[in-house]
Amino acid sequence: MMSRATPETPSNATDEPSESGLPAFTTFQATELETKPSLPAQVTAVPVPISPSSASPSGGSLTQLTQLTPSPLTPLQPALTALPNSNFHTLAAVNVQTTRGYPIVPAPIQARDIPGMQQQYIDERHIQLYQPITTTATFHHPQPPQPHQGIVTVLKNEHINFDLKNGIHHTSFQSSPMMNNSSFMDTPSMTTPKVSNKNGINGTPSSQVTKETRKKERRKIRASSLESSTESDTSSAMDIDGNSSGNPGQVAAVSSTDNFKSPMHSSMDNGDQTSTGEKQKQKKRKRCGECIGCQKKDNCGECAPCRNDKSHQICKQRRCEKLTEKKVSFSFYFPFIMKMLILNGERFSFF
DNA sequence: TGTTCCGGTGTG
DNA sequence: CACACCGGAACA
Ligand SMILES: [Zn+2]
Ligand SMILES: [Zn+2]
Repeated sequence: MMSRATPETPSNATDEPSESGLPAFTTFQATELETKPSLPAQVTAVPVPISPSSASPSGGSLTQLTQLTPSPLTPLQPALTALPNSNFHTLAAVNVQTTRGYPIVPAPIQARDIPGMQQQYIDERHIQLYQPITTTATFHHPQPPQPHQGIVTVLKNEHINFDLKNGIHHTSFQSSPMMNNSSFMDTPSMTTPKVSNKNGINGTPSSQVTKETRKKERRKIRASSLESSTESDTSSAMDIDGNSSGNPGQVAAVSSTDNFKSPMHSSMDNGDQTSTGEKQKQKKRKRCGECIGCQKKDNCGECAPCRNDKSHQICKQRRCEKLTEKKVSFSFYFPFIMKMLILNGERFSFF
């Protein structure tokens, strides 16, 4: 039982991220973005993906929020990399009010989930994408001629795709059934079996077996469908090369936040770190490396996961707090966005 | 190959 | 609804 639990991890698993990761944070926190002529939106974009208002120069207030990370990203624009730290919530709130023009995204959420979200944001630093997507421009100045244009300003289509996709898809089966958008999941196969199972048949072992089998099959099916739909999926920016793991197996406790590069960049301007063919899309979040759980090096040996050697779960005590947070993604904002759109419906002709 | 993230499911 | 658990899959 403990064989697996063995704390060997200490060395690599829970390496101190402080060294590699912390500095970066500190650095950018201090940094303040001032209104960028060309990319004002970006700054704001991070915390509030949808704020078109970013354009509003009025905001001395928002400015503070934005922090940039010049690290790996192309030095092109400092503004490009804005990291939402714990601070950003403030900004969000301020923003909305100040920018009264487009109170796009409600800040409340952010404030709460800041920790968890920060990853998300970073991960989905479509930031760049967001802006364009946001069609901020569109909001301000309706450009009837080419609706498409406004939206597609994005650097990469892919990204946009996922974003939307994710949002919708998550929304659809996770939280709100608001729209009937998702067609991909509706396969009858899954719905039907579920019901039947519950209802009944519980008795003969054979039936049970069958049941399980079906279960598994269902899962598989679902998984496959998800995959296909997700395919390009997260364009998380986490970077892998940074982790220093000595132990095979255990996941290095490196925060995704530490060194991330925008996926776009990697694919666009450089091919160095990863071979061209290989994308560094990450499907799994990484441990933050800073929380209590991450800093524990040994398995407690008493929790369920520790006891159950079949378990694929990490020791409860070592569980990263950040990972505990639900992934927040575009989907989260989707409803809000929709609302906004509706509210501002007049301006959107494409709807 | 081991570790464990993560989505789905089961249960109270 | 929240939590516990299972097990597939990502990642090293
Ligand atoms: Zn444990
Ligand atoms: Zn952690």
